[in-house]
Amino acid sequence: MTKSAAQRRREAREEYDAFLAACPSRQLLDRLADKWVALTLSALAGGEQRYSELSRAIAGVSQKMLTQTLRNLERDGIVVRSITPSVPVRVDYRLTPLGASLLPVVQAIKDWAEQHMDRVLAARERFDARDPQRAAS
Amino acid sequence: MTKSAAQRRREAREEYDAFLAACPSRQLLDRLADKWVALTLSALAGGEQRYSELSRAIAGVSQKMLTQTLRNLERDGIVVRSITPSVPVRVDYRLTPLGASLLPVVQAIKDWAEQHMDRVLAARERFDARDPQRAAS
DNA sequence: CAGTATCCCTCATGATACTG
DNA sequence: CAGTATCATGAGGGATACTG
Repeated sequence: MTKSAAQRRREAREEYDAFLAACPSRQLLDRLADKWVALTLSALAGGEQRYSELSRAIAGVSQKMLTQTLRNLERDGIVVRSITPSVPVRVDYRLTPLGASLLPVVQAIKDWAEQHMDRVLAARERFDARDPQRAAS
Repeated sequence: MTKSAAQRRREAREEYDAFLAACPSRQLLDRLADKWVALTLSALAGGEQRYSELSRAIAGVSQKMLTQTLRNLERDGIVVRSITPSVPVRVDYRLTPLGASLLPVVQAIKDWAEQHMDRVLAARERFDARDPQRAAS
């Protein structure tokens, strides 16, 4: 008898715990909770994209960070890289099913930031006015 | 005539765009897409927690990072700090309504990492076996 | 207890230059 | 076009010591 998806999920939830410093999921959390990951996956939401398209969509990302981010995501099974050996070469990236399951999660952070920016800015002003000393970055 | 919440949200979605390097939401995304933010808010999911309770719950966090994270979250209106002037002093943190709306979003990343750790580890092994050269961190 | 203040150093990131 | 390689910088983050 095979285990249900819900069963496996429950077990995994017990097996890994990001609250523990040494748990592998802590490192994975650190990799996924990243600005470039959120933007890269969001850019891939519409479907396959070329390297240059991603580079343009994600304003301000350096070649190094984009490549590094994509390489890590590829290694973790979240995106797939496909090469068309034309001249010049063409490289496309797309989400795997695993990546598709992660997309809504990281996109939600990006969306939350965009949608609540005003309230956060207002909160910062109140904080800085009330307590100028503790106001940091 | 006042605008509906949905209207305001739609406008905000157009007003801020984290794909743009100079947009304030890009910086906010950078602050929120953070390991310590995800763990701190997750720890506050159960309700008000003392500083020392948070410190214990989030294994491996330094005083500096915990304090810094809490201060930024407080400034952004995501958590509230309340002091009980006893001896010794007691400080509690809890989510604001704004923070409560962010909680599921960041908790989802932590949960995803815990629940898909096995698949990610398997993907890494496949990648490293297939292509040892490109295998990085 | 709940921080603040320093020192210090690694590593993440950006800029630049080069290549199949 | 889609990277790789190298260098340089500075901010992130840990360790330690001190305080109301």
